[in-house]
Amino acid sequence: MARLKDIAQASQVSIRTVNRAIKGNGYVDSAVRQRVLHLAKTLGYVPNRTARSLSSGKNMDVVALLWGVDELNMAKLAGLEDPLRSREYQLNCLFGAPEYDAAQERILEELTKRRPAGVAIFSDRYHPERDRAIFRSMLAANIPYITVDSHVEGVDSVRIDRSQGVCDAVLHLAASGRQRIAYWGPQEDSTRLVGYLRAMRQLGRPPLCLMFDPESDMSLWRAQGREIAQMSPLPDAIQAYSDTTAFALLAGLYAEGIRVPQQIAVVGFDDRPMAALAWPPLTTVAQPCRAAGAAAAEILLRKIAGEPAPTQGWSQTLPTRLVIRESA
Amino acid sequence: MARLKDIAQASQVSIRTVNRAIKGNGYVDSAVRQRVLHLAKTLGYVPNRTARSLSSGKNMDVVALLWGVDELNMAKLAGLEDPLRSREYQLNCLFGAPEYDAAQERILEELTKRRPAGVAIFSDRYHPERDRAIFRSMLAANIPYITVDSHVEGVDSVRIDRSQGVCDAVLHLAASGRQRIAYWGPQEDSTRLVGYLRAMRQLGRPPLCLMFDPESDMSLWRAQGREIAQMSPLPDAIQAYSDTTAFALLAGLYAEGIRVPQQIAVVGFDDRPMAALAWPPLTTVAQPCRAAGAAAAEILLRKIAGEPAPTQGWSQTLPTRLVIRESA
DNA sequence: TTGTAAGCGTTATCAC
DNA sequence: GTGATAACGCTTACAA
Repeated sequence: MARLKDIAQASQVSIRTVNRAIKGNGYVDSAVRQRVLHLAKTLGYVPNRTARSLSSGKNMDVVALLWGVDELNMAKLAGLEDPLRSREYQLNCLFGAPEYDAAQERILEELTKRRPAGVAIFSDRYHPERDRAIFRSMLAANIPYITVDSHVEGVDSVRIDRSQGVCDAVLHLAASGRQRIAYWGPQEDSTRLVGYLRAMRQLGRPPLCLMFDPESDMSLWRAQGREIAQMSPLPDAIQAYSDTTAFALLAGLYAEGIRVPQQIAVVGFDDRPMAALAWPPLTTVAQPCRAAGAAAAEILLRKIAGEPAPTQGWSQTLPTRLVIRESA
Repeated sequence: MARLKDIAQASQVSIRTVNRAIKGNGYVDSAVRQRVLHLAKTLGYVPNRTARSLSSGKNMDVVALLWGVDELNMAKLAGLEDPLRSREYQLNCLFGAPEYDAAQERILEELTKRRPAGVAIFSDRYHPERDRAIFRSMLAANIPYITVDSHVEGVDSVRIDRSQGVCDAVLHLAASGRQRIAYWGPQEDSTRLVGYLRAMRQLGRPPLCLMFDPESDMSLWRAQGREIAQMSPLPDAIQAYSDTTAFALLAGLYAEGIRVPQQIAVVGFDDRPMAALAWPPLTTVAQPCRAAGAAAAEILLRKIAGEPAPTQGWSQTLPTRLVIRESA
């Protein structure tokens, strides 16, 4: 717990000189610098972050705003943390209460209390209005922010190119000889559907879209999987919305005795760890979670540093990766 | 950004009085208090955490030390955050690099830099030596700590009663009429095995333990699932080590044409979200993740407050919950 | 190249 | 009940 003062006394120079030597700011005689640095090390000097922040007026905390308790978010969070830490920032987490509709107020109150250098918002596509309200408040409060994977218009975000990912997967299905390739997802999310439609257009085939209610849950998904199994003619490939829904689909298909991939190929989306353990191992489109987190951190750091926005804006879009296993 | 000073000027009293009125510490004339509090509100006063920390000498940060990027850890993290936030603590995350063997040094360096009020360690049963080294350092540095779900001896931890969870599940299998109930897991982790053995003893039946190498991965698990499918006589129920391994087991069984639960019942462990989407939906033992996180936070807060350890020690053990679906 | 001294916004010790 | 005033450990004009 040695302080600058202690080193100053021990090395017979002023605090200011010790500070310069340690921060590497101004001019310091090299002999003096040596001595000071050596003493700092032997005395075990560790700068006091709190004092630094108070004095410099800079808070070195970045808040990550999270709703979903999800392994993908966890990977993004880990990706975010690394660049922040290496620039001396701390990442602190704030979990929104999903059941609490007025989360916006509580979150904003918490953010004004913390006065972070920046905020990374882990978006949740099921609550665009809430997200928009939070972005507005960030802008109003002039807090640098970045969102991870938000598709709300006009918001700075690290996006994942879901359209391209699905397009690639569908083209892979076609290349494997699949003829009747269907898309199965919720109606309101369009990014993946767009990729599917693009691929089908490219292939010169008519799209076959099977949609479900966004409010539906796993038991309904499975039931719909059974319905799909009874379609005639049967699709011979299905691009599912996510690994989760793909699992439900597989279950529904098995319940009807359909064999995957012999009768129907199935492709998921996300590449959750469990995807490799499905039966058959699920071919899926992998999200670059860690990379997305890291990219978000880099952008946020530049916004914090006050850099002007690039001409194309702060947002970035990252590519996905098709992971071919056995289901397609 | 109003400061104590601003309120003092506006309300014609000293800073000290404003401070007393706001913190509710000493005696303040109630009329004065009213006036001060009102002004604080209208001026939008928000206490400066940094200044508070520097002056009081108390850092209000708690570090969560994480290795695994896992949804269970994420849920535990969320559980941890809530009680901390409501007591004005901030939760900041530090991810250990799994590939970096000397993580211990880097982590310790980072912790001395941050000087947190306490540390919550998210254990990783695959690296007991590393964990032990970190615990030792926490003790040496006198940083209050709690581990979430560590089974290292002599370490304060919020534990999850895996033995009891597995025991319950096995008794459920027996109650459902299963005769030849096997346990399938890695050799080195004993907590679940202990529960299985206890249940079998209680049932007066000979145990049937199928073990695998802890270093084995999913493809080997699936292969072993196929071997199990060829056993004669076939077990009619298997308690798997985890949901993950249970998925691989299901895949292996299917590959050999075994029907679940008709021929073999399968029980998992963890109740990951995907468990409900397995085919058939996986009966499993649910870990109380959020509760474990919350309990860890409460213990940590008491250690930070300097409370003496309870006679039974700080560690707590939380019960699991059997989630019955269709696989058993 | 080095030193002095005034902050940063709180808390906390005394006197009054 | 209240008010000066000195910390807390660092940064940063401004001098020297």
